[in-house]
Amino acid sequence: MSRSLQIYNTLSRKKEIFEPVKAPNVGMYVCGPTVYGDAHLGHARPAITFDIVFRYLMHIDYKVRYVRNITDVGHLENDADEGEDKIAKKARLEKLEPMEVVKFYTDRYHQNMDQLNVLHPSIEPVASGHIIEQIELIKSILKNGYAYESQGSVYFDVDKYGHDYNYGKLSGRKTEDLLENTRKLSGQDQKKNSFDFALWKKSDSKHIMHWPSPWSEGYPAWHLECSAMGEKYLGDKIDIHGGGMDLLFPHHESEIAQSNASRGHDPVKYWMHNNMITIDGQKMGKSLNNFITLDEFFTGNHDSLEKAYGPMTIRFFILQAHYRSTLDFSNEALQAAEKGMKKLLGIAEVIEKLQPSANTSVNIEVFHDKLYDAIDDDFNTPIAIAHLFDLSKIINQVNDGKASLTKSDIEKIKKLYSSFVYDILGLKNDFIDSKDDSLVSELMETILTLRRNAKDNKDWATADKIRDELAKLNISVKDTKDGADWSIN
RNA sequence: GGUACCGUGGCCGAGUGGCUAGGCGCUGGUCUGCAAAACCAUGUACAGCGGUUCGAAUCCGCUCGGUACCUCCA
Repeated sequence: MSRSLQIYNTLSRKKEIFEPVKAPNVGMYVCGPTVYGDAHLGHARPAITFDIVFRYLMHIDYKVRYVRNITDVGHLENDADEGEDKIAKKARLEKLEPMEVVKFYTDRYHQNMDQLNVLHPSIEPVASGHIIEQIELIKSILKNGYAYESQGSVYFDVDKYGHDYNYGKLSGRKTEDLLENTRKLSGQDQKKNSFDFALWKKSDSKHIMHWPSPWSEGYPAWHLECSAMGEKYLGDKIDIHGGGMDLLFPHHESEIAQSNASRGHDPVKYWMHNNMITIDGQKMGKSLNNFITLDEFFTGNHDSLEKAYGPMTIRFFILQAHYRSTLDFSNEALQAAEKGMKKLLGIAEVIEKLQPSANTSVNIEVFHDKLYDAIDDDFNTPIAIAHLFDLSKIINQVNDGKASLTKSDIEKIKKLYSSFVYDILGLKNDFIDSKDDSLVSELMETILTLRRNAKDNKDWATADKIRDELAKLNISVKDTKDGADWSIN
């Protein structure tokens, strides 16, 4: 396949042709969740965005190693908590062992990701399992003179680094500006400059999770784990590093600095950042306390939700916007997405029923290129979905006898549809599963036969009664020329 | 304050110089016992003002409005 995939690289702020460092192998690292609470809609976005990247790279025959970490060390909370880490705090609040909290939320995160049909990464390293690697990384940064020890903690010397490298190249920041915009944070007095960031923090008595190190009994600081684990599993030049835009600065900027300070070169070729999900125009996030968890969406159990929205509705909703745009949540938008998704997925059944003709009356060849071009253009899933709707229209027309397709063209469409809808976009029909239940199917057949009889006798009251009662059970009955069809909503 | 980004028809959301994005909704029609689905038809939208250009939603400037990051965050 000689297509050319273009990826928007945050580093250059433009689209670049994707060329892996060592084709056909591709290394991809994505910042995963800190497991101290249920995953919310915001977590679904990077997971799904990079799931598409993962799926597509594999689809075009790259050998992909996808690493997505779990942050379980916890990191400093905001000012009010004075150094207590998130997971320790949660553990104290819930009277649990820290690792119990980690396990609980990791499992729940996995469950949510499975529901969203997000493929498992190749490796899912945990920060607490890589303390040694992180300590080694600090040692090498210290050895190269880009860090200093202060009262048992180790800080990155941004000023020193800035003389040899460009701190701010990813986020477009200048160290001079950073100096002027300092906020008062605890531990500032230990640092040479306010913009220096911690590599290792000495733990205080309140801190539950800590490990021995050459400098103190303490814990690794938050930018370090991604550098250490990324390098361990993907080498010192990673093809794609992804994450939310909110991680751009300081997290990813600091990762670049750490790699340069230890290895002398940038760690990543293509930086990709997904945009935020907003609610009422504002970012949905933990700190704003305006988030809705994925479980709440799936159950509808939240004041802002008019109804439950299934995992595929959430997935489709996210894919209908480009990953670099903000996406605004609303019930109206979700319900529109749900209808659109059902329509698109329902087409699979129509394709199966198509009757081949001797000739083809519509141009279907263009769809192959249009669909691949859309994804090749920085993973433009909304455009791909628009083309799939166009394709659906043709399929319906053929089904209605208003257009025709040959047997081989039907096969081509089936393959194209399956590649894009199932393999690349990762959608699946999760609302007709119970149709596979043979007992249900036979019961439905019996009921619909009774209704058929009523209709033959022009007993519309009984026929409508059956349809209405089934509707109450969320089963919709549609009369077609080949008899009644049913589906579960 | 610094640095980015955004403002598209009723809603969501693509598009970045000339060619109908798409979805949902609304309205009318075909079909149907009635519905539903499907199909057909239907919206001269691009925050405002000025400029560049044969031509701008798309480039430039200003104004207004909004967001994100600068502190844990997806």
